[in-house]
Amino acid sequence: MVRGKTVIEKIENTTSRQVTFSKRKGGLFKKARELGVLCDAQVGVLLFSNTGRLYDYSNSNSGYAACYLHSEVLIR
Amino acid sequence: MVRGKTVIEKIENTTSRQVTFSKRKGGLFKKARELGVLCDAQVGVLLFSNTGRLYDYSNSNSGYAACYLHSEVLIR
DNA sequence: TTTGCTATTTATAAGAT
DNA sequence: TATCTTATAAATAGCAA
Repeated sequence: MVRGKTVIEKIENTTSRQVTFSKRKGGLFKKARELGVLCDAQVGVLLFSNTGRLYDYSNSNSGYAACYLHSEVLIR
Repeated sequence: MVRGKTVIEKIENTTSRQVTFSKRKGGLFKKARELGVLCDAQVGVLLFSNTGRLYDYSNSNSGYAACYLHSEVLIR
């Protein structure tokens, strides 16, 4: 497992790309949550997958509305 | 360095909290960038520090506008 | 506020299920 | 597709500047 340094470039294999997306999405949201708690900060993260699906994380009270607005702009 | 497991709770010491914010902000943005490239996804991250400063990362063409809108909602 | 150092903790790629 | 495992790459806490 983990044979060498991961090169940061688009993963061409569809299955591998989706698995990596799922795993790293979890990692990114976890890091976001930790930063919010440790440093008492407001955090918002939005992700649009290759397949057009939206995922978000926010520790803000108005997180949902914020992410909704954010997404409206991004998908234009 | 790194004496034990990091407990995820607010860092009370102001200096330590700010140093950790700066470091983890860099880590979070790096992870966001990597996810965007590896998985061909659109990513947007917003951070409001304890001191009221805004930081953002986005690989979207409309990232700036998106983050601006996002911030308008968050700070209400 | 950010960065270099570096011992440790974490994240995660690949495989298998 | 979403886990579980586990060897290895990567992030980072505490100091110092």
